[in-house]
Amino acid sequence: MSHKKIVLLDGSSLAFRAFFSILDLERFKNKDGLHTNALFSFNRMLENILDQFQPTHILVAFDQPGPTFRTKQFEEYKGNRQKTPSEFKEQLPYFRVLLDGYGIQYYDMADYEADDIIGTLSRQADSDDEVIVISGDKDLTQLATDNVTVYITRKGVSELEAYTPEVIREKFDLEPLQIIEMKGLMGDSSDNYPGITRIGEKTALKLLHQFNTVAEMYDRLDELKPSKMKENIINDKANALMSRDLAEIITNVPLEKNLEDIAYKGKQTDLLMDFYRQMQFNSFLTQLQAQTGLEAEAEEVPADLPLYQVIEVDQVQADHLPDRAALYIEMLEENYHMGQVIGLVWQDLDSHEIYLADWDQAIQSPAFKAWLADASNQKILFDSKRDQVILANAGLDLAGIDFDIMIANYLIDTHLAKELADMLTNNDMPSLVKYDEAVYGKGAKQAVPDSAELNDHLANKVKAMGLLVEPLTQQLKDLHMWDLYQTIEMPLARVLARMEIQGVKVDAQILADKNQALLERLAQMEAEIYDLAGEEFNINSVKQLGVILFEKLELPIIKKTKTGYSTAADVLEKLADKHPIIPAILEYRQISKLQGTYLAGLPTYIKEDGKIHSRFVQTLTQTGRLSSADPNLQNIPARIEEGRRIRQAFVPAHEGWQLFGADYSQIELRVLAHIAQDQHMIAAFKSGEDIHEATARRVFGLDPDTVIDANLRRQAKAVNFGIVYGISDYGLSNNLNIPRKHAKAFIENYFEKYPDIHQFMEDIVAEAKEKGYVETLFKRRRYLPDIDASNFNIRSFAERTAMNSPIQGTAADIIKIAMVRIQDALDEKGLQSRLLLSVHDEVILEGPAEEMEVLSDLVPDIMESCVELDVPLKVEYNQANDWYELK
DNA sequence: GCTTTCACG
DNA sequence: ACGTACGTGAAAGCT
Repeated sequence: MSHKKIVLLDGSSLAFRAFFSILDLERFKNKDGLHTNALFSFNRMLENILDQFQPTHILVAFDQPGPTFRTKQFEEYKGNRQKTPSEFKEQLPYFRVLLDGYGIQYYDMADYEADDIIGTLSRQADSDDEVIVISGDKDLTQLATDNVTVYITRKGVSELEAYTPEVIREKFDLEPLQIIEMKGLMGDSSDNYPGITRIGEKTALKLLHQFNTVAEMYDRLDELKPSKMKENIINDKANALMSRDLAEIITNVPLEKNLEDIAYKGKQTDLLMDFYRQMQFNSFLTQLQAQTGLEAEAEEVPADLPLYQVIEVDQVQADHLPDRAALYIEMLEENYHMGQVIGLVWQDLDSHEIYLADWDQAIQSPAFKAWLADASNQKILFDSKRDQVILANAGLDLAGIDFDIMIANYLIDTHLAKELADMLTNNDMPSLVKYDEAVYGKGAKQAVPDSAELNDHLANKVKAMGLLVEPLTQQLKDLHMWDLYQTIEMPLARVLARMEIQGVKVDAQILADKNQALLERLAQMEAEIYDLAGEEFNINSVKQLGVILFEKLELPIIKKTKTGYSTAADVLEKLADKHPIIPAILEYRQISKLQGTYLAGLPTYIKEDGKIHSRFVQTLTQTGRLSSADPNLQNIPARIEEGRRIRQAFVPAHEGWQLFGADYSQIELRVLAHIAQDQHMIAAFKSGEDIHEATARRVFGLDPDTVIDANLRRQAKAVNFGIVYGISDYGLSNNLNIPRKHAKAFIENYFEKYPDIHQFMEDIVAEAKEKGYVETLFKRRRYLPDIDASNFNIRSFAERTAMNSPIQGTAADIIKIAMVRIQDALDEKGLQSRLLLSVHDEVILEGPAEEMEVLSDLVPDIMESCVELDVPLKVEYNQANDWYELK
């Protein structure tokens, strides 16, 4: 027999370590709600191990549940183990599926633990075989010999520490087998067996250096001088001998497997791909696909798929263009305002002919242009907003948008992955599309493949799109979201496309001037801070700043982050009077943020038309809000005057035009009052009084005509906010800077005065637990799989989310409806005015000054009346020459 | 790529 | 005992 390389893994120990090495239970979950963190980490570990050791033989040993010979010997053995988290337990069966995919044998055995299986196999190896034992449990180091190296995981599971006999000699001055004796003396708290009273590692080592083994120690007890320790040794003799036996790994278990049985077969690609798909391990799947090519994929495609015919066209002509098509435009850049089209493809959904066309040629083709713009030609699109923008930038109109795969997929479940490859898997369809990353690569290595591979990939995409329309439609209908999809999100996509294409005019000179001024101020402040610190350092480096503040200047440490000292603003504010450097840093941070993010950041997005074209991302947030990116125009400074002046740079597109802004007042609290049907809050809104003052009166039991001072109002406002966020005493105490008990009393009192709100909060959490999701007034769903988590923090977070999402989400529904109505009204009245921005509870338009009066009548009215609630919706509005002057 | 900080509603 | 207010995106430093 030739030289073998045998890897023996302690599966039970490693799986458990894997679970704790990635504790992001929110993210590591597949579409069935199964947690996957331990499987993911274990998979990564396997990859590393196979790569590092290149085994010829490999086995993963598991503990079997139930009693072992050790528990028979000592009933309490491992008796103190806390309950295994359910999030871990549910993953256990899948380790075997994973190992099947890897072609790795696994084994467990009644009465014995994984260590014993490993111990036995390690002794069956020939002396010229190399045996590698891997575990998270240091007890296994007793197995080390000249040809057995024991590796123990470190730092979660990312590093392996090698224990050879030499290492053990160096570390402890012990032979590997004496590890057993050491355990006998010390016991093991995690396995719950006792050692000798008051003997720890130090004393145990000393005794073993003198006596070698536990048995010998008791034989030669007279060599020990009388002492408390000696008494303990004598009293605990039974424990020591028993524990020594418990710690000893059995090396002659009657196994039904031998070394020949555990030869490594290599990955079973199909099985492993299926497993990755089921677990949604996209990166591993991509890797595997890249390693193995497409062949494995092709076999899986069942025969009942349509018969596709792929046609490459040089000149797009009318007979290439069907009545019903799935159309896809490929671009690698995420920011489609700036990107380069690399492919164009469509499928005739009746004949299943797939057309691949040259983009530059197609956009010149009159037939293609006419077809795109003709609403009677139905188009299935992947991301209709993106397509509209790309086509508009090429001067083409897009009409006849029949279906948007991305929006449908997002509404069905906001967590779902956004690639076609995933969508096929989620809908139990053949995986005929690769991941983009497998085709294009990522980061610096991203590139367009040769045209054969590109065309193949694109053709597969429109095949997938054709297959997905029906199941997605059906699910939207089943989940009662067809209305939301059809009457809110789809029309909104068109509105947003127009806003993005329109863009907002920005005066680059204003930004440049302010930038210059702030750069000069920053330089001055920098010098001042160096002076106060007594040395120069990088103020932007949290690490360096931490050293200056908390080590050199010895300021009190209020909060730590997982990497060091926290220097966040709320921490620094508490230190403000301790040292003059603190206010200086706070100011520096503020100015530096304005300068870096806005004054330096924004101009890079101004296009040749003098405008910024942000992207409003419609399929991202968990609540239904929009987000804004490249750049984010939803976080332009507003709260602090100096920052707010940056808005002066945002101006109307034309001379003689103005901006028009309209925002909902207290929309989230109004939504809450309506959903919770709280009569007190509804009455307050109906009366038109200031809601925070009304809250203060009610909560503090004051007369209706009492004047509420600013501080009282501020507290009531904070509580109102807290209610909307899914309140906790901890959060409120932090926000108001008051003791937690105080905050708790506050909340209890609030709930007493607003019992319907309290009832709603309890009901919505109960509903989330029962159904697994919450929904908005318009049936938008958010699944909350963590609502039953065993971890307090994770569960609490899900509970607060259950309270907040229907509120935030309904408010988002309402403004979306309003936007669609506003756009319709503008079109209908033939106004030149147009929507530019939407910032959660406000919209901004621009138009000729003459139209401002029309807008003042039209826009607030639409916003207030587009949805009928049991509380009035109130809108404030304004017109001005720049965004700063607006409201 | 991850972490921290900070801008917005 | 646990230790977070809800929802986002961008910049900068660090590894």
